[in-house]
Amino acid sequence: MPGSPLPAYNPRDYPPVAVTVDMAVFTIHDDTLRVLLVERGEEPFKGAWALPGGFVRPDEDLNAAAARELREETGVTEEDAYLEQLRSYGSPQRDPRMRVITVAYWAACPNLAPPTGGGDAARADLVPVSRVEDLSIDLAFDHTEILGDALERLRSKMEYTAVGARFCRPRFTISELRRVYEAAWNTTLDPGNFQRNVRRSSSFKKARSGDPPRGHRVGRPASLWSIRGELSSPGRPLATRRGPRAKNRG
Amino acid sequence: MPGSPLPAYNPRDYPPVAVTVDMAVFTIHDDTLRVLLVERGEEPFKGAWALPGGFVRPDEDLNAAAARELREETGVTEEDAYLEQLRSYGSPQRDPRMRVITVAYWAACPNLAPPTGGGDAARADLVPVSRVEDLSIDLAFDHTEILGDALERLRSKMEYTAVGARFCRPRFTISELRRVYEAAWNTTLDPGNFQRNVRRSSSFKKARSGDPPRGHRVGRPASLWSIRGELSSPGRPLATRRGPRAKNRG
DNA sequence: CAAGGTTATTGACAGTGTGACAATAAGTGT
DNA sequence: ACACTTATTGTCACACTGTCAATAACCTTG
Repeated sequence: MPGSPLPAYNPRDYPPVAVTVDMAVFTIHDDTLRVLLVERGEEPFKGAWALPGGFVRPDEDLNAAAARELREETGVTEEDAYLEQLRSYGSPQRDPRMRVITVAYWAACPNLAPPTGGGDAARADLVPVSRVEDLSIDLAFDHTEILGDALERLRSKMEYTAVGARFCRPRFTISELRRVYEAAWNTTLDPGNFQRNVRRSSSFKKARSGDPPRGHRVGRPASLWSIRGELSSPGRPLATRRGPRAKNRG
Repeated sequence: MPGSPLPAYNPRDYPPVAVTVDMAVFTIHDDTLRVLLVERGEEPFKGAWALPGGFVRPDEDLNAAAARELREETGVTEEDAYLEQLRSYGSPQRDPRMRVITVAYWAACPNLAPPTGGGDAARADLVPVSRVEDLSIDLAFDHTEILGDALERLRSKMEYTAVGARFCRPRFTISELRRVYEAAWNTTLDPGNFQRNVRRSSSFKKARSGDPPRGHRVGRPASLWSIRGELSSPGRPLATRRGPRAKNRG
């Protein structure tokens, strides 16, 4: 670092601006891709659904702020979820109170439990993303746009990385993983082909043994798999994107 | 908009933070992928190379700030270049003077002219990205990381969109486009295959006529092409990524 | 003008990946 | 043992890719 004196900025020289993080926390529940939304308790947009978020603290890294928000809102730690910055939104009018620039993040959480609506202050819920995509629900601020971008990134990333597995527990069956992909695009995938793609991908490895998958106890037991190393590209897509509702095959 | 009074934020309640945009402006010059860098004129990092950038103005959209910086630094307007937000960087120590959160953008410019080192205040230059990638040049602040991320995004986007054509003039030959891709990965592509991929892609269309390409006047004249519509995915990659320096084929 | 050189464009072909779908395996419940 | 369900493995036609050859169209030179 050079030794000359630093010409310190005078913060008063620059207009006040607040920096926040907003989170699109995704999970699969009831075979449906859902996002965590909170109900706003005050103006503006009082009563409307919004992405959870909060201010970035003075000495806090952006990623740390996002991880903290994730933990505060869901109890999920950074290790248990996949967390990635999306991009920033800073339209001058996006918050009527003052200039707020928000850094959006998205997260993939394994089977998040629906928030118990119990006597808590803020109401929160896991809402199917389709309800926002078809505009049945209108989010506060520019959060509809943010969520749309987050969904686009999530789906794109699911195509060419193993991130879909972060919706599952550490050990998962190929069918569980397939159901994640089916939920993400609301479609149906061929079990045989999906199996082949996972087996050929270098991003997954068969687990030594492990607990048998619980739940359905019908049909041939499936073997367990896990992610190999970090989320690198599996070479070719696990599943090519398909049209919306092709759940019916001849 | 709800009618209740807004609980106005008190800017003094939140720590001072500055928001800037930093730009990775790419272009192809001498068949080499280059990035525009400026020499810092003051501390910190005085004398070091840095990405051009500046403060976001009070009532300025982030994209507008990036477009303004691009214009100020290169004279190129938003229409002539491809401009996209990358992500934000906000480590608390990234600028020793105060908390600065920067929103990084990257741009693809058609044959940008090398800045004339003439008596201008700040020195600027089009530096081959390889010089930064191989760490021959160390950038100020966290700009090496930003540029690395921008390069990753640029190359990734070039694989599955027609963004590479934004390095060319509006009408271009397939060879010109191929040379862009060859420069981006410092590799060699088979002309026949590349031709086939472009012709099959729905992202390009043959131009009616147009000026014959200037420059080399040797060999069979090439037909001119242009981008069809916006930059959507061309279906399959124009060129799959290859190893660094495979320029020699038996 | 014909020959030779250079780039553009089109074809031919083998190898590989993909989607559709059939067949087999290995459990559960009756 | 039989019926049913899910997992896993195979088959096969077809599309896509990379390699490499052939042709086209222009420029320069003798």
